[in-house]
Amino acid sequence: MIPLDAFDISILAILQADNTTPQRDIGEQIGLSAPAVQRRIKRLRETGVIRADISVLDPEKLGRPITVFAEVKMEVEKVEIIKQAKAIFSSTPQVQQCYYVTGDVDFILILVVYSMKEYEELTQQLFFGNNNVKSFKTSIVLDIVKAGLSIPINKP
Amino acid sequence: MIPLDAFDISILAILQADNTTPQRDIGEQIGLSAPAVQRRIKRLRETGVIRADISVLDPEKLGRPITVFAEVKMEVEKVEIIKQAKAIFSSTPQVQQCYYVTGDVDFILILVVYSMKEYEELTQQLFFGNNNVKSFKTSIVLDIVKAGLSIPINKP
DNA sequence: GGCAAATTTGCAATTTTGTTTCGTTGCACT
DNA sequence: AGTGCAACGAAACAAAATTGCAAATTTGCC
Repeated sequence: MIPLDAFDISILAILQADNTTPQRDIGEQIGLSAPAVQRRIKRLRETGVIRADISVLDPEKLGRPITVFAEVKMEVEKVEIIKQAKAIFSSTPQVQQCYYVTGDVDFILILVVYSMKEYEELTQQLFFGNNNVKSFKTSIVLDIVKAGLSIPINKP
Repeated sequence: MIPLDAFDISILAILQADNTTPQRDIGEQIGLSAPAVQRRIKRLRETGVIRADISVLDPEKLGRPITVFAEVKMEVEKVEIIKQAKAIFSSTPQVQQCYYVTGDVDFILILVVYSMKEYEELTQQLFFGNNNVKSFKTSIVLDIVKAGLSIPINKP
């Protein structure tokens, strides 16, 4: 477990909202010098607390892709089967998100495709083409009301 | 609709994987000068194609928050009711993602909480406390197999 | 096809930002 | 008190982003 003090928490809160914020500005906001901030950010990256730095794109502006939500049930819940499924889902670019969950389904996926044809091919490849998949159910996303990866940072 | 040429597409692909990539490197990769890249990025931001630039944090390293998946069904699908629900979900920090979908449920949510107590309070506030919510079902996420916001960029 | 207007580019100079160095301070442990 | 460690800030430095400008490319229109 990496120890995080109040400064780290503040830095993380700022960066997960906008990682183009200059280190000087961050320093000013939290009361630290730019180098101190820089060293902390470096450590946060090295230790994996900051996992990635990315631009978030607007799907609407990129050819209006279709977001699809899928629930998947596996035939058997053998470790090896699950592991294999995870690997397949992870490596598929159209799979934007994949969660392994409790309850009556095993996986929850968020898919992004550009056409129904691509959607069909994808379901064929991921679900029908996989004997370990017992059943699946999909829903079309009508509206992405909110989509982020922000983690609430003020623990109660 | 904002016209995007091959250069823009390449730039977006790079930035959505790593937005700390120096503009000079981007230019080298795609065959453009740094200023040209910079001007394009600026325009992409201004036009909203790039919606945000963020650091992605590792939940595991931040006090092991619990990710919860929730399906919500509304009493009636009146526009006003839906609109209101969207507003509530959007403004709740623990709601990391919210999708309005077709099918037998109306909303799909991904929640992030730090304790079962917080989870209980949240369901009370969001679901039990809202008369327009007919029913809801939640699952605990055992493993975040893949979580990103990347949009596949090579259109078929 | 050819021409003019508008865009977009690359280069060079400037500014801003990020990084390294170095000396100092606070603190736990002997 | 003395030592070692960790983190800090100020200043110097390196790297990257941004701007101004002239040349080149593209676009729209005869």
